[in-house]
Amino acid sequence: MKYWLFKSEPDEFSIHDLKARGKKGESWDGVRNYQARNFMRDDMKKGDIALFYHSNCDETGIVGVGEISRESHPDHTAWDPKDKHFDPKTDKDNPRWFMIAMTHKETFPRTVTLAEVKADPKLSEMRIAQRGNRLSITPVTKAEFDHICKLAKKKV
DNA sequence: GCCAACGTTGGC
DNA sequence: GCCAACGTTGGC
Repeated sequence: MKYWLFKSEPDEFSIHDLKARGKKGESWDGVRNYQARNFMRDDMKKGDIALFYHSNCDETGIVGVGEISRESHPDHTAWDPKDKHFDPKTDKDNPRWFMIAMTHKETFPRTVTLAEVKADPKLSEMRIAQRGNRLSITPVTKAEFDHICKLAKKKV
């Protein structure tokens, strides 16, 4: 089992929205970055764990945990001319973009902020702690995952 | 709202 | 294949 971190802008889709989806979960469509796609298509398995990160908001940081509930399959929004993420260069015989689905597992009692992640030697290797990183899906180690869960439950 | 960093595009 | 220009991300 692997661990991942997914960024999402809470104005678009938050951990609370994920929880509201219940067992149906949410399709992670619209990813149009090759590195992020490769992680989903090649490395992600059902049952993998996802840290949920809120970006572009008042309190940026890790807010909870999800689980990969469906392995990668073609992202149909790439073929929909009306969709925001339409890609005219991909065709149905040779899908270019893929998505997974995730379900909600847990909302942390508090946010583990980006500032904390950057300041913690155990977490400072994480991609999100590095300057200029824009990748929306990144791998996380078990040690990092465990440490973040511990921090999330610690009173500050 | 600003702007640094990054990925992608396209001219050559 | 190089690289400048452009668009986007995302912290601050």
